[in-house]
Parts: sequence; C-alpha cells; structure tokens
Amino acid sequence: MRANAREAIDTRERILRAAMKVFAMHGLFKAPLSMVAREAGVSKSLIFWYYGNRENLVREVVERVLPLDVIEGCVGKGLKGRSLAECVARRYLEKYEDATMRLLLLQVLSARGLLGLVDEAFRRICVEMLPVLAEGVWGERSKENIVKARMLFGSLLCYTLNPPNGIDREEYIRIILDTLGA
Amino acid sequence: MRANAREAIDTRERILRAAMKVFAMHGLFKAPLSMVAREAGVSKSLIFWYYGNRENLVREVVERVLPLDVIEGCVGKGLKGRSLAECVARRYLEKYEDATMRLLLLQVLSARGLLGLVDEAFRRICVEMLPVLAEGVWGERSKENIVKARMLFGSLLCYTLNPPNGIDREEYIRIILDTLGA
Amino acid sequence: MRANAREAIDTRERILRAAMKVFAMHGLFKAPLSMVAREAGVSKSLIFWYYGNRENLVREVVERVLPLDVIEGCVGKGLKGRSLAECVARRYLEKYEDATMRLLLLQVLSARGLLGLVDEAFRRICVEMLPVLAEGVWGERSKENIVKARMLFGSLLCYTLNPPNGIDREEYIRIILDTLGA
Amino acid sequence: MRANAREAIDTRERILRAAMKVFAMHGLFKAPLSMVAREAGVSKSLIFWYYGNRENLVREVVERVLPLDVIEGCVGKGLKGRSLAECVARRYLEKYEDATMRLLLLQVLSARGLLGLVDEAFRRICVEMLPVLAEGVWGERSKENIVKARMLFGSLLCYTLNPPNGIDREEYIRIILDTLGA
DNA sequence: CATGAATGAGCCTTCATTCAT
DNA sequence: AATGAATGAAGGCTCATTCAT
Repeated sequence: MRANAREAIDTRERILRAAMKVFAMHGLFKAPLSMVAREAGVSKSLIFWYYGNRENLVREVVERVLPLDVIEGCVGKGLKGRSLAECVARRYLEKYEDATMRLLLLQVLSARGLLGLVDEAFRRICVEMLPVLAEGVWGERSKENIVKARMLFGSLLCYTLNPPNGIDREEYIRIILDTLGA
Repeated sequence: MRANAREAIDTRERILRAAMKVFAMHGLFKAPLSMVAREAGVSKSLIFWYYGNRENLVREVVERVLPLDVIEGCVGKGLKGRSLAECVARRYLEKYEDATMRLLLLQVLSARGLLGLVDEAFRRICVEMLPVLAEGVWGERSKENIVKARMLFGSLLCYTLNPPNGIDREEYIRIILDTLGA
Repeated sequence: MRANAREAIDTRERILRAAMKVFAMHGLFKAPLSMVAREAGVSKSLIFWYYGNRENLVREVVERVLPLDVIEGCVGKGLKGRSLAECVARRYLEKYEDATMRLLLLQVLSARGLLGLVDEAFRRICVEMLPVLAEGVWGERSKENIVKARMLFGSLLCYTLNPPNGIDREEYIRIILDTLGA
Repeated sequence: MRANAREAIDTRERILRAAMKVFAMHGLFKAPLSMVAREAGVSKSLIFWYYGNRENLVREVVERVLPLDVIEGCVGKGLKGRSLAECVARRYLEKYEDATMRLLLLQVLSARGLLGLVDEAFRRICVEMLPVLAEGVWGERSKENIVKARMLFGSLLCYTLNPPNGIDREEYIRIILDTLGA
C-alpha cells in the first residue's frame, strides 16, 4: 500500500519531469502528450489519470517554472540592501541553472495572454514585488529605484536567456549589483 | 497591371499583418492559419499562394520581429559612447512600442530551439554584437562592460515585457543609461 | 461553378444518407463517424467541413426522421373525420416504409432526454397535436377521443416497430380506423 | 458469512440498479461504466468482478426491462377475453410506472439489431405471443384480431412513451379495452 | 470483495496542405 | 489571384478492460 502510494507519487512526478523536458524543447502548446508519455515511459492515458487534461499538466509545469517563489522567498526573509538583491539574484540564477528550466522559463513567459496563471504572475511581480524590492534594496520606492529593480530583473533574465561563457555566476552577480549600486 | 501588382503586395502584406496580430495573441505555433485568414479577410488557400507553407509565413513574421535591425542599425552608424547606447535603447523601445510587437517578441524568443532563425539571431546578438556594443559604448571589451551591455538589453527587454506605467520612455532610457554609466 | 455547387450539395446529401444508414444500424451515439465517412465514400474530415461537428449531423438526421411533418402536414390541410386519420396513417406508414427509417425512428425516440430536439418533438406531438387530432377526427376533445388519438399513434408505431407480414399497409389502416370508429 | 453473502447480493443488485438509472438517462451504449460505478458508490473494477464485462451488465438490465414476463405471465394464467387483455394492460403499465423503467424500455427497444436478446424478444412477442393473445382475447386468430392485439400493444407503448396527464391508468385501460371491443 | 493504477483501442476534432476551377 | 472542396496526419481525450495488491 505504502509502496504503492510512493510509486504513484513517483509516477506522477516522473510525468511532470518528462513534461518539463518536452515542453522546454517543443513549446508548452506544440508538444504532444504522446511525447511526454514516451519520455516518462508511461502510456498516454496515464497522464490523464493523474492530470485530468493537458491544461492541468501545463499549469503544474508553469507553477514550477515561474520565479515567484524566488522573489517572495527573499522578500519574506526580511533581508535589506545588498543582501536582498544578492538573495534574489543568486536564487534566481540557481533556479534556472538547468538548461531545461531556462528554456521553460521562456516558454512560460511567452504564454502570457494564453494562461491566466502567467498573467497573474506578471502582475504580481511587476506591480507588487518590484516596488517592494526597490524599497528593500535601495531604501525608498522612488521612480529611479523601481527602474533599477527592473534592471536587476532584466539582467537576470538576460543571463538565463543565454548564459555568457567566460563569466561565472558569482562574478556576474557582483558586477550587476555593483553597477546598480546595491 | 500596376494597380494589380500593388494590390497583390497589399494582400501579401495584409496577410503578414494579420499573422503578426494572430500569432502575437495565440502563439507562433498554436494559432491556426484559418484564424490568420479570417483576420486578413482572405481565404486560407491564399496564404499558401503567397507564402507556400506555414513555416515561411512564420519565418517572415519572425524576421520582422527580431531586434537585429535595431542593434546593427545603430552600430552601423558609427556612433560611440552614450549616443550609441541611446540609439539602441530608443530604437528598441520604438520598435516594440506596439503591444502586438511586444507580445510577438516574446513568442519569437520562446521559439528558440524550434526555429533556426531565432537561434542564429541569439548567437548574433549575444556573441557578436554584445562585445561590439560594449566596446562602442564603454571603450573596451572588458568582462564588466560586456555584462553592462547585457544589462542594457535586459533592461530594455524587461520594459517590453511589461511597460511600467508612470514612467515614460525617455525617462526610462535616461535612468538606465545613467545607472550603467554610459 | 454551378456544377460545383450542385456537387457540393450532392456530397452533403450523400453524407446525410450515409449517416442515416449507419445510425440506423449502430445507434445515434454509438456509430463512429469514420463509418459514416466510409459509407459515404468521403474522408472523415469532410463531414466536419459540411456539418461542423457530430452533433449537427445527428440533429439533421433527427429532423428528417421525426414524424412532425406527417402530422402537421395532414392537420394543416384542413381535413376532418376519417380522411384526417387516414391521411396521418398513410403518410406515416409511407414515411417509415423503408427499414432504415424504421430503425432510425426508434433510435431517435430513444434519444429523449439526450437531444432537446426530440424532447421538443414529443411535447409538440403529445401535448399539442394529439388534442387537435382528436377533435379533427372524432369531433371533440374529450378524454376518450384523446385516448383514441393515442391509440392511433401507438398502432402506427407498433406497425413500424415490426411490420406484420401477411397484412398489407392499406388493410392495416382500414382495420385500425374501423376499430377506432374514425 | 451469511451477512457477507447478503451484502454481496446487495452490492450486485446496487450496481444493477445504478446501471438501470444511468442507462435510462444516458443510453444503453453511451453511458460509461464509470458513471454507473459512481452512482452505485463502488469502484469501476467491482463492476467487472460481478459482471465480467459491460455486455453482461447491459444484458441483465435488458432482461429486466423487456416486457416478456408481463405477456407470458398473463397468458400462462389461462385467462380469456377481457380479463386477459386487462391483465396484460395492467401489468404492463405497472411495470413501466417508474420513469426510469419507461426511458429504459425505449433504450432497449432501440437496441434492436445490436442486441440479439432484443431481436429475440421482438420475435417472441410479435410472432408468437400476438396470435396467442388475439385468440385468447377475441376468440380467433383472424387478421383483424391480430391487428387489434397490435393496437393493444401500441396503445400501451404510447402510454409509456409519454404518460398522459389528466387520465389515470385505470381509465386509460378501460377506454382502450372498450374501443378494442375486448 | 474491493480498489487504484495502468493500458490500448478508438473516437471526435483540428489543421496544414492540395487541387480543381 | 482567389476560392471552396477535399484529404491525411495527428492530437486530446474517453472508456472498457486488466492487474497487482
């Protein structure tokens, strides 16, 4: 029984991982579930047993990929100043260290307007978190600081779009934080 | 005859515009050509008459959306220092002023790995243009300056992802250039 | 062009006929469209070109099979007494002379509760037409006459359920009308 | 043990009842077993434990719904004349008093050609029982009397198709028997 | 007895593409 | 240049059925 339950969880997870891999390479909407099934080593039907329909599977993938947890995690820890910026940067880059996650992030971002989940995440990040971050890092919610917070995100996004070779993560973080005066 | 030729061009262009609109909202791969046809007010078959197949249509859309022209245009003008950075920033933001173009940019970026065209553009921008830009704006191709060039791009991308309200384009440009020491 | 239009109508009709045949034998809900397509000698997709979806095709079949036209046709002609009853009986039996139509009638009747169209037809026949028929044939809308009208329908339905051998249509009609005192 | 056995019977019966309910509303072929399972409050697999496969379950439902027992029961009692007709009518209407049974009867009738069981029942009723009934009620197997026997069935069927409101069962029986001269 | 997990077959539907006109 | 008609491939999903526990 317990073994069964554990196996079931494993299977569910295995499907999700397969979906992430396949969606990363073929797009959230273009990748057929048959491909996911093959990658997970299960039958197509089993995906429906666990996720009900394609949309639910996509949603779970999207939830894992969105960077909300990164930002909220750091802000929630009550950090201030450079430590806060550093926390966000490091966790962000760690989260998207894996090539699959990087590709997936792009796929998810491009699903704006198609997935309510993504729209909502955009709102949360751009409208809610940015000012909080600006205040936390640079002391006040001025226009300039909000732009700087955006620059921070943009710089991180740009890193994940195409990680530069010859510059390691920590160095990259140091340079952008220095440049942004954090 | 000439009127005919002009009309033909118009039709071709009308289809492309329709495709951009539809692809922006429904994704480069998910949007059916029937939708493009309806939006353009022509029959589905006519799309094939002008573009041969779906892939070609997508390719033309992608070409219009990629920001290569912006960067190469500014670099090609022989500008240096802040003027160069300003040129890139302003043209970039102008190009993606329209909401359709902004959504489309995301769709195109997410097509990496699926469209050779996009892969190639990534390479051109990240590997070739970034160092050129770094040198052009800050004087030398040091690691730091290349990171700054990335930060410039990231900041611009972040603007197009979700244009901040309350901050106009020129102000945004000024702040990021000041911050980047351009 | 005109030839084309005619051909298209023919194709549409051919599909409908095929559907009637296939639905009659395999049930309105069980028969796969692939079977209809094969019977009609067209591709499955073409069914969707003409009918949009399965439901629409079913609906058109149902409309052809329901006996509303028979009853309304006779009542609409202003007939009275035995002529009216005879009209209904004869047209009804003619309509369902064909074995396909007879099977189909059953399938359609059994779709009550599943197809609004059928529910509505039941209402029209049982609630609206029965009293009209009772009055038209026997002079007044008394309980007895309404039951007789039902008996007329029931007798006809019973004929189509399983046409008796050894008794031809006209004789059957004569006997039931005599028995019902029409 | 005995309690167990009784429970098992109960479960089997509960499944059958659930099937009748679900099949009545969704059709003998369209209703999924998962629906039956949910209605019965058991797992889908248990249906297979008791019935082996879908077909068997359908068959048991059909057997309960067919009116063979009604006719054979009355004929077997050796009744004659109006009493015989009355017996058939009353038992028939009692059997299909419940809305579920009425809908189910239709579903079963429409399964002709799909279920050997139903075909066989049709034959038994129309070919074997009808003449017997004609002779039992009206004295001889003449054409006219056989048609009258059909009219009796048809009238009853018509009642179950859509029970008239304002006319109770006994009255309905009286009128049709009077009209048929039974 | 009873269930959850797993599968394969098959269905409806969509869509890019082609062809005749 | 333009369209409607037609097709084949493939995808999402449902469902009966099986199996291990």
